[in-house]
Amino acid sequence: MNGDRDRRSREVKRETILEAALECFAAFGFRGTTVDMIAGRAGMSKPNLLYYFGTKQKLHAAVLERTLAQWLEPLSGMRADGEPLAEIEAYLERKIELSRTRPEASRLFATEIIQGAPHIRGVLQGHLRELVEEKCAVIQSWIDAGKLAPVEPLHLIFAIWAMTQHYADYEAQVEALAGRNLNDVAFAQAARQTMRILLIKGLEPRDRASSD
Amino acid sequence: MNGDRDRRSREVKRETILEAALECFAAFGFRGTTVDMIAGRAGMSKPNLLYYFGTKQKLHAAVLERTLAQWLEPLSGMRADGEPLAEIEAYLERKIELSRTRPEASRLFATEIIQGAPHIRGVLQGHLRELVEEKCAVIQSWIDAGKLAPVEPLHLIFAIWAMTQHYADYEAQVEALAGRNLNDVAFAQAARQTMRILLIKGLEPRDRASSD
Amino acid sequence: MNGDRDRRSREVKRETILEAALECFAAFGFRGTTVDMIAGRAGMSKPNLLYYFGTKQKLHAAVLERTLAQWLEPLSGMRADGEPLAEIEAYLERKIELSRTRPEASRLFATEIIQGAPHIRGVLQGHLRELVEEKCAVIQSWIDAGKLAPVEPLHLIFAIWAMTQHYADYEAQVEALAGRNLNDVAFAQAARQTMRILLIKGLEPRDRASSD
Amino acid sequence: MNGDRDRRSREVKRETILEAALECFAAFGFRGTTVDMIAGRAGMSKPNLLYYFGTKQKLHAAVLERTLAQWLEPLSGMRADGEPLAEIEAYLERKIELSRTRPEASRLFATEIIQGAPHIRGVLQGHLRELVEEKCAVIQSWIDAGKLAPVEPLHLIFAIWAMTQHYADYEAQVEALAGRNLNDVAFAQAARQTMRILLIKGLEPRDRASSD
DNA sequence: TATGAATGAGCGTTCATTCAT
DNA sequence: GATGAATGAACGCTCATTCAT
Repeated sequence: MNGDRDRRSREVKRETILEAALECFAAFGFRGTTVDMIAGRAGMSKPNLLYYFGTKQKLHAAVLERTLAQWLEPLSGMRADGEPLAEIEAYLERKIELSRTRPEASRLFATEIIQGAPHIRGVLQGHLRELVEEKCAVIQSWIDAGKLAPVEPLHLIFAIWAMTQHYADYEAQVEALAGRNLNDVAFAQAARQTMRILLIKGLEPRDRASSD
Repeated sequence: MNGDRDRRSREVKRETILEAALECFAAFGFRGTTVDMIAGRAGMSKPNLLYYFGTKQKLHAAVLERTLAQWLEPLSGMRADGEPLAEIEAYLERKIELSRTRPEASRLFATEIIQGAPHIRGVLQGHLRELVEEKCAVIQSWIDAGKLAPVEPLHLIFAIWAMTQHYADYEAQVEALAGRNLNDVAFAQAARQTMRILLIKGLEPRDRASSD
Repeated sequence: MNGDRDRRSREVKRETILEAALECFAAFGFRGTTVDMIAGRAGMSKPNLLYYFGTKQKLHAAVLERTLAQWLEPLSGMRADGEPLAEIEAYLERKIELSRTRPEASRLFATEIIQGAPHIRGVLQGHLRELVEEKCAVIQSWIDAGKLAPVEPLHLIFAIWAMTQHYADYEAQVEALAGRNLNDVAFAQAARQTMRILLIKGLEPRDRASSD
Repeated sequence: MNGDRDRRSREVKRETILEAALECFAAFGFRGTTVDMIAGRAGMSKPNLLYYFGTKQKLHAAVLERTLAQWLEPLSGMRADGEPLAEIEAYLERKIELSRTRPEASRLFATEIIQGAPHIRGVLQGHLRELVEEKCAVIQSWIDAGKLAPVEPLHLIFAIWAMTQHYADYEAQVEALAGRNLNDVAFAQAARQTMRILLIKGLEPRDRASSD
């Protein structure tokens, strides 16, 4: 019983730290973040935090790893047997939603990749690459079947990533230029609608437009 | 003559420093960059570098200011009296080209904005906002004239920024996934082509499609 | 119990630092003193010292504040209802004693004031000035009552300060010229005797001299 | 002719530097003064200044040496064959005048001596000590002749130094407390008068007072 | 002589990490 | 587990001094 409580308390504490660390690393990068900053946000002392994760490096690695799963999920969900445009639209929706609810996750990877991806190169060249290649094949099959305009699948994925993550990564600029918050419903709706038009209309196969 | 040589040498040195600083600030942000790092890259000692720019802050400001002009140029060039889709395509080309030739410029602002834009908030809310509002009005007039699909101009601009800057900001990821360099001609051509389809096809007005 | 020991140890350490800092600031002033110097004298590392006082500035302020009380005490003790010459003599004694036992305190303020009093200007124009004005009024009342020679009270105070503090501030010179240490009893006695003659005999009212 | 002009110009420049250096060293001490500070005040570049004096240390030594002569002059002028009280009063006047016209000289030595006189220990134990011993003998002879109250000559000299130099060394405090500038004529007059009363009245031999 | 340019040493301060309790 | 205390290694910056011209 006691062991259970201890184990659970330990896990809760680790979660608290990871969440605080994510916010800091996403906002200030690895070097720009101090352990004190995270400890303060997590409501504990610096040595205590390090007791749980050993070093700042290891904490950073843990944050990256933990966030990675959330990160890959939307793409994993794209099904080969679905209706192409509907699948893409659904993927777009999932990415938009993730950018809205977990912008720090997006910023965390943005920061990491801008710096040359020193900590996740392996993932990029391994797991992610496999996943992306798999989905590119799916998209290519859709194109070959005449159900999508003939774009390069990899660049299509990049475009979806770029447009959706932009609202998370460039949040400060978006809000400065729009004069509103990303959670403003009308604003978010306009963003979603614009992305949908570009993607769905842009991807419609020519003959389908005339055949409709 | 001598004075000339001195002045030129001074200017060359300042350029060297600014270029080295751009690369560092782009990758690691203000806090993550050390003066030593820049000095090493520029091939000089730390105090010597500070002899030219006074403080790290001032150097950072100089880099931002210098890069800002390049940064705004492509959008500034969009003409209200041009043919809408051609103007947008030309703008897209300029952005793509800039991302390829000056990816650090893109990353510099990416890093800065991800961190909350602490040093350029003024620019975002001032000069940039005015420019963007002006161009949004232009795009809106095109839409109102039935020459573009009814998207929200601001979000259209975001989409163009996002897609083009993605290749600069996420270069490490793009290369890891594509297995090629951004300067690979075929690769760049496929990227350009995909963006063009999404944008141009996505923006074509419905009636035009039928009237063609 | 443990908390008590900790608290005491912390206080002891702060005292050690303050004492070391007093000696350094007294000799070299704020700019002339390095944190390393103080840390070395206090037997600890530079960051550890700053752990207790935050910054050099704050440490300096703490030293000044702590010393100020000792500094003002002798003058504060001069009573309006006492016998004038006896009060002045007693004040003289207190100042002499302080100069002998806490010469660094005197030197601390000497250094600070010589440099233009940048850190204690407020005290000089506030608390100290009030105290001095109050005591000047007392002395003036004694003069008006014919109990002291008609000197300017403010300058009388300056004279007492000057003569007594001289032995602390110019200690190196005094010892070089006298060939003895300030704690040499006969030497200190001669100093005291000379100051007493100048002050007490110099301040005796004329009529009292003739009435004797 | 040209050589003459050069030599003179060189001398003028050295004087300019020495004067600027005196002001700085007096105000901020050796460590608190920067070569840039002096160069700026002297209207020349840092390397040029060092061309004339080699190092900051040597410049400091030169300033001390140059100022020493002015410094000893007043005491040197006290004549054994004069009327005792008149000689002392004249000495007092010379010291007062010097403190008023060259307060930096006083502060320069004050700073040096407070720090333990590291640069002028030799002078204190040599030339100055001889001079002081000579004058102490003169004062003692006056006392032995019954022409002065029986004070200790060395301490009398200290008292005179202390009172007069106080107005130079503690100028910032004096002005803060008096609310006036040292050059205010009435204020200077009151200072002088108070010092005269303490010294002259304090030193008058007892029997003289009754014989008057 | 005179000065821009350059630098090693050092300064006050921060920070990730370790130690002791 | 948890935390005050401690520190070596850096960091941004200053400064006396030197170099090149």
